[in-house]
Amino acid sequence: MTLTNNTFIGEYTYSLDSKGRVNIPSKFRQTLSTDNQNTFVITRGLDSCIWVYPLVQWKEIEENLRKLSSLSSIHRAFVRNTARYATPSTYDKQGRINLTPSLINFASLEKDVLIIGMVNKMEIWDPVQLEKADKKIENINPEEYDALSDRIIL
Amino acid sequence: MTLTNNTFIGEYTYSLDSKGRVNIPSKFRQTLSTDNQNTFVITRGLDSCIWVYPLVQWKEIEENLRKLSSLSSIHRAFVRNTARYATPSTYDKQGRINLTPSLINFASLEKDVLIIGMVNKMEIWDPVQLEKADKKIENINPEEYDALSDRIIL
DNA sequence: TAAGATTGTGGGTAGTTGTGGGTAAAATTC
DNA sequence: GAATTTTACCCACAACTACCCACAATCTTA
Repeated sequence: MTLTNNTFIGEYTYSLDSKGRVNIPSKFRQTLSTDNQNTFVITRGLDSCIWVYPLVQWKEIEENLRKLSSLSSIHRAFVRNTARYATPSTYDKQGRINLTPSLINFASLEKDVLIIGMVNKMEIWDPVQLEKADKKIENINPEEYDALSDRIIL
Repeated sequence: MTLTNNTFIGEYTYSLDSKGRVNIPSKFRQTLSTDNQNTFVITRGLDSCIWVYPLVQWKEIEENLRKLSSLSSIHRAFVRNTARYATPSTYDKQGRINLTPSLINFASLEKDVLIIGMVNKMEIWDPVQLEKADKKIENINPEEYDALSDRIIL
């Protein structure tokens, strides 16, 4: 049995080099379907991390953005804020993608980075930032968490 | 599946030169289909920025305008305001288009400009104007914005 | 355990990209 | 129709990027 395509789970440690490159875990690359053309789309996450979508996944988002009319100012703002920070990035022969200085800065990345599989996308974190985010969640009212249990069976 | 043609995402900084020229990001030029004949149509945006459509995309808009009846005064006004400020602009060997003084003035462009991919078109902004626009959106009732997030899964 | 394959990281180089300015053709003005 | 301004096209160069190769560390397999 093979795993579903374009699906990412697990956590990996990598290093960001002086040129702004990070390795994509080889396991993640292997799960990619060929129609991704070795390309991801990287963008700002809603937490202080970088979101990395396989191209195919991103295109779905794009299609939905296309349907929004620019006559509505809310729609314009939404498209702008979603598209603005996104960049396509093809990985090289060694399996690395380029991060932009702007995104590196946004996620406060230093040398060591964590790559986390988020099923349909991955996240790139600075270890310190992730720990902070984890702590915040601990303080959350557990009711919200419980609400999820209705929707997901573990 | 290949990369979608005539699709623009990301944010880039360029400079407007003394002759009123701005570079179009090379990534954007590469995504253009040949039937655009290296030509864009530039016009006033609904925010204080310049909208830049690939020729093919603009033609679609024209087709839609054609369908609006001139019996309705709203329609007449809409067609007039849309057509009025539009100018075709072909980029040179270095990938630059000419902006008209009128549009430069409308968008309050100085030396540094931001080019933002808006999926089906791009926007050219003065950094200060964009920041103002961003602030306005923050103050908006977030309900409408959230409603969009439900329709588009990131 | 040893040999081979795969994976992660560093760096060099050729080609591309962004920006300024020059010149000749075209348009405009007087 | 000549003079002046404007526009389109070309060249040059510095900065940057994509691509390639190298090698060490790790994992796989016989």
